[in-house]
Amino acid sequence: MDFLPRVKMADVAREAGVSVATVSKVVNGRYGVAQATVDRVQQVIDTLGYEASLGAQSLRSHRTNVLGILVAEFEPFSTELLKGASAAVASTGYELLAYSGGGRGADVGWERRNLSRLSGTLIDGAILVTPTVVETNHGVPVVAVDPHTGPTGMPTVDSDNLAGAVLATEYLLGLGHRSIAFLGGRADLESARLREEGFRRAMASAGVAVDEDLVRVGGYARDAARTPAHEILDRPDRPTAVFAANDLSALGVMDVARDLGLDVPGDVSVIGFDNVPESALASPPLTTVAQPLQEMGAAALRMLVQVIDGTLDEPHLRLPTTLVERATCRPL
Amino acid sequence: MDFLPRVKMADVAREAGVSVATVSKVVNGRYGVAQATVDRVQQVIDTLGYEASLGAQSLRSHRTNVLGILVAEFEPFSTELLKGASAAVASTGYELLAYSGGGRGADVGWERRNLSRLSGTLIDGAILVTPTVVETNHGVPVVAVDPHTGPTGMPTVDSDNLAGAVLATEYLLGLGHRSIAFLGGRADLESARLREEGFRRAMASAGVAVDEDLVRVGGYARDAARTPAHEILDRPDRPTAVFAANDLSALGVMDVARDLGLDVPGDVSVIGFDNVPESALASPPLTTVAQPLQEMGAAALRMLVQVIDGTLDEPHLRLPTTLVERATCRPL
DNA sequence: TTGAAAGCGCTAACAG
DNA sequence: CTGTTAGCGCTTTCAA
Repeated sequence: MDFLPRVKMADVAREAGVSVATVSKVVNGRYGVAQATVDRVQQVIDTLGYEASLGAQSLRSHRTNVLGILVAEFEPFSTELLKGASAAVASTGYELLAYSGGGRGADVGWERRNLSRLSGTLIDGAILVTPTVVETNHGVPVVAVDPHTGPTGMPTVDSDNLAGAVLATEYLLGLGHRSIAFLGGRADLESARLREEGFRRAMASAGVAVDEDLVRVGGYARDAARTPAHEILDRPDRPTAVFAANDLSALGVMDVARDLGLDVPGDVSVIGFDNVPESALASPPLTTVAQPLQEMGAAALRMLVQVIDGTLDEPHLRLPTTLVERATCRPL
Repeated sequence: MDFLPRVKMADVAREAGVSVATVSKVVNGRYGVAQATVDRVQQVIDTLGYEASLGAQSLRSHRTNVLGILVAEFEPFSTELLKGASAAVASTGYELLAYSGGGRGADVGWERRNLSRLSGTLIDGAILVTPTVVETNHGVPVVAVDPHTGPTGMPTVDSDNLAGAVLATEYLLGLGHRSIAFLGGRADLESARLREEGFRRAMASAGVAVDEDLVRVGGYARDAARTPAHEILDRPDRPTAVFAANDLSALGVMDVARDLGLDVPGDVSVIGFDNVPESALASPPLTTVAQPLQEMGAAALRMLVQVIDGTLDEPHLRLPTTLVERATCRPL
């Protein structure tokens, strides 16, 4: 199976009987080309179906009209942001390029690697989704969404993790729960830290002591949550509720509960965080704290355009979180 | 706000006291470089944080180890495929680049345009999501997912639209519905055609006549579905059920029903097609026919790798559809 | 109004 | 083992 070679500018030039320089001017709408020539070249472009190579074009011009959104992986969280960014890009005249480093996003610093590969050429700016390392100067306009280390010098958008965690905890408390486990994310993540802090604050406000044995680390991943979930649920003095610091680990908790023959919410209530679409698909549907993910993606895109235009005024945007009641929590 | 210039190969070369050619060899692991030199160059690369420019690299080498997935827009359907492709790419050593032409994907032939921009350079192959035009030779290895014109010369993956539509219709029939409206997609789309055919076949098998006045075109978009939905629902002899040819238009039907003060499923049952996550988030949650979207994305990616390796045996993959009962249909 | 020529950052012969 | 050289496809002075 072999392929037709790509139509390149030289092909158009030859066919139209002009130089590549002239074709380039026509393609880019530069002045100083006779109308007759423009028409003829355009005609050839259309029949041949020529389209400039993004690689070559950007290598030379350093302006591509393409915005990048760099993710570790395309999973529910990042794809929600992508939907929002995609909706917002429509009115800007930019195109969107989403890049994931082959699922090897686990390593710290993946965002710097991918950014280096694309910036300077290819993209005019980038949205970094949950970057692990914060460097203020990446050599290209950048805005970070939900950075692992919290807002810093670079423009960021995130949601109110602290208030959301308080919301979730107070909800459980209001339902009559007192023995509540907290399954956190990684300690080095700002969002994880804030969610745990919110949990502790709400508990303290209610005068309920936190059982440190019921505070575990789940790592934000469905599978990684299994072991700590087991430790929490497989014991005589099992808690009546679990607050998992993100939806994926909440789903992991539900997996373990099922394995243990425990009913959710009959035997144990579970609440998550994020409100990724998958949480609604779980059975029973997961009660959770929603981050407005699509809005966050759209906001990040708008901010990026402002950074590029040099018109960004407010470098940190924090969106509110809300409680979404579904079916995994019950009153005691 | 100004930015540090990108670190380029020449910087590494200067710092390490070698030529760029040597750096290139080190970066690409070519033989014929003294171990001491390799170490020294690598050291400089690490401290400077050098990463090859994808644009420049691919322009020259015509091999990038990057696979493209081209979509009209990042919406629920394409992002589900993206999740599947992302999961499948992890084991291949490739990286994934998703490209959307700035939301202007509405125009016919967007996929050719975007493909031309990326192929030849940048990507080694591409997955085309719901391409509008089918050309067998795109100048680069390609596999199409759910092409608008049905399987052709190029490798494709789709789902069994016909059987799925039969499933949905029989389900409604089994619930006792006889007056069933069909809100189709665009007539020029293969999937839309097959879904309508499935509807008609199932109706015929059951000996129920299709009321042609209740067969409308919804265009697969939530907003576009409103007008035809109105025409279907706002009439004295309103049907008892609506089969919308995709979830988004089913959601549009539900919007209109709500506006009309109609209860779903009390006054009218609704069933969709696709099972995008959004369907579960609707209230009430939408009963629909599921396409295994993530599997389709994963399968497309595996097929693409096979096309590149020249080991593709079966060029058309059709995955099964299944009924997902939720809360928008009730027995009569 | 047009084209020749230089060069973006990189790789791939080929010499040395 | 290392460096020189010649482009990849395009844009951009600058002359003609």
